[in-house]
Amino acid sequence: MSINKRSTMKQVAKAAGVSTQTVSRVINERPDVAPQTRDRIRKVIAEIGYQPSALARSLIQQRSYTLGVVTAGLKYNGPARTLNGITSQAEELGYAMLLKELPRFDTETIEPIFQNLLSHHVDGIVWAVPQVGDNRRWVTDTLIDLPVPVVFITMESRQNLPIIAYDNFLGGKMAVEHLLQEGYRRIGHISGPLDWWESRQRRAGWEAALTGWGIEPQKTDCTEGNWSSASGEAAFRQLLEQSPDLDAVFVGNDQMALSVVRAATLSGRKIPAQFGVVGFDGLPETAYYSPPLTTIVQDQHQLGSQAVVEIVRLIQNLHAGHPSEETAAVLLKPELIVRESSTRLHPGQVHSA
Amino acid sequence: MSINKRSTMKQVAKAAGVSTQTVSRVINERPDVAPQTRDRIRKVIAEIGYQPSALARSLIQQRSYTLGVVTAGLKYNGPARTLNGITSQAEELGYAMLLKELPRFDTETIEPIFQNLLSHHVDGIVWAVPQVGDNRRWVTDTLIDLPVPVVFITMESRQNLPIIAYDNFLGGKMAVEHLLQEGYRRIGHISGPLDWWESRQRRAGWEAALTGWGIEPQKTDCTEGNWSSASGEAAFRQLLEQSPDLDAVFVGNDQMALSVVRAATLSGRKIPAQFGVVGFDGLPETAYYSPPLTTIVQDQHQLGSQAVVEIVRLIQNLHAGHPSEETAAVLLKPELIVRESSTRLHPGQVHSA
DNA sequence: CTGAAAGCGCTAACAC
DNA sequence: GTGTTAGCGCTTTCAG
Repeated sequence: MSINKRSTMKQVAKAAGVSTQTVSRVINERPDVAPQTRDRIRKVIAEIGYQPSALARSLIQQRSYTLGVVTAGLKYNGPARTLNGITSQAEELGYAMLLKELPRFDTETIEPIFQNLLSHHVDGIVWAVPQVGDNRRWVTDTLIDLPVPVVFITMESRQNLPIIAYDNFLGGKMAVEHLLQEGYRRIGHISGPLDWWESRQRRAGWEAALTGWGIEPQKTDCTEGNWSSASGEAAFRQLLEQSPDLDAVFVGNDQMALSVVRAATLSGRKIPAQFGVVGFDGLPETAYYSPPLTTIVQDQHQLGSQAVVEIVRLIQNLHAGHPSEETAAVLLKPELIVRESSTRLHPGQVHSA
Repeated sequence: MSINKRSTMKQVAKAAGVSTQTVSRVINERPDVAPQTRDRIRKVIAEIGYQPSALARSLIQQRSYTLGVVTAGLKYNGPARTLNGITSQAEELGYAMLLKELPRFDTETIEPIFQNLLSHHVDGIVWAVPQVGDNRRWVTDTLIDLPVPVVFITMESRQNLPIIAYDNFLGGKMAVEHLLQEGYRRIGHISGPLDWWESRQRRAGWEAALTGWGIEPQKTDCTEGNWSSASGEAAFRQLLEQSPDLDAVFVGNDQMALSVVRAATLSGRKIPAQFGVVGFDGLPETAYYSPPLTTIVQDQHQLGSQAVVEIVRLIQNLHAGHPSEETAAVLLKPELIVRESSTRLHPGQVHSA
């Protein structure tokens, strides 16, 4: 069977000697068609390889079964995994996906993006762009009366807005408390770029953990990277200059943590005996660093698939005429994976990847 | 200005006191509209925030300015970068993107995928799924008379099929020749899964380089991984068992190479003095391994953007009624980045990332 | 310069 | 059970 030329319902109807309406009924599995008519039509459909036009259908039904998905930074691991979760869940639930990638994280003029997606009659939008700088300012203004629901991934929770995010504050706190339990006391932090909400949350977790143990977080114990390995090394150098007597560091992501481990080792510090390192993200490779890296895992795939489940729920509610109930933010809990880079006291407790 | 409800051309026409055709002319920038009529209509459009329906347009014009994109394995670095290149180039050229991700690399029943994309009236398809197992068998059968052009990323070249791929054979050859030049002589190989075309090509490059230097490649000098760090370690262990006296290894990708470097170091081998390692892919982190990893770089972003340029060219040719000329495969050349993990003789030659 | 009619491919609402 | 009519939102063709 070849796909050759796109054929129309009219052609099927003619070949089967019925009206298009009857073909439509067969396509939509309506019961009110005579069995033998149905069979005849089915045969014709199979023969000429007919496939109904999703476009025409969307137009008449005012429903496209298509999701608009907006992402940014696909070259980074996190956003890519999230998109992975989105695609598989969308597939699962029978939705097509119109994808738009923002060229920059801090794009603020997002109205054309919405317009574009809406012009394709998407039923709902998944906003999978991390909160950076002021790129959420529009939410309150523009978003209120969009004709379709929107679900946000990874942003600060707001009154009555559907949001799915990991609890970065908790993650940071867990990382630092673990280091404290392992006996490290002068614990620094290398943050991601501080215009990122996630970076600020992780840093706040670092501060909270220290404070909780009666240690005052020092300004000079924290420097800022830009997520890349290269920036991690630079930030570490700067950190050591400002605070040479640190005995551990909680690093904002695994990529930076990797270069920190290397730089610390090269500087003569023994890890974990003299110096502890904890990362953030849970990249699979972290199990194969020298030494293997303790890290905070967030399942970004899950983040994406949950967002799709949620948006589809909202779409269906809307379509069923339900009043849009209050929607609360969902905060997922990250997980601590303990490996060699931080286990000064309890090497026996090391978990495998 | 709010987006509120989707408004129609009819509403604009009514508000401006003209017919819908005139509004249509303004939208499409036709010259034959009186300037003052045009201004009036423009004002109304801006006021009510009207946006033409891409759907209705696609239907009547028989052209959607939408690309179908099929990918697989977004959780891996390579496919994600390629998609990144695709999205940015599609955006650039004014095309929307309908994304489908295959759940498995070796999906063979791809007809529903095509049908689905075609039902959305995509103008062309970018097939960004690596060639694995027999997942190209359908090409000759089904593909001949598709109603839209298709461009393939990363597959074996075929008569008259538009394909964009990196020259993996050349890459493998370059890696091994570099090791030979550095004085290593017993060079093993850890391949990716051998049902992947890319893996086989890289391995063939390894064989060709050795043969070219008058060395007979041994069967026991090659083991197989599955791209993951974990599998790299296992494959390396097995390799050493079979051939304990290897003095270097060319590893099929960087993820596996990372764990090989670690395992080799742990086994007491000094890198690069006693043992050389070269990877494949050019992950940015490789510059921060201990020691930094020599690798073969392929720009996967470029791969994606080139594919889009090509598919758009084909679409435009088709639409302009040009006969579809012969299309040849494009083989991009990978690049060798020399770092410490392989420079036994020429440490001075080390390039930075 | 502008509008009226027809129709892209399909389905909802009503006939018969 | 099945066909007819109308119309989703737009553009093309042809009058005027």
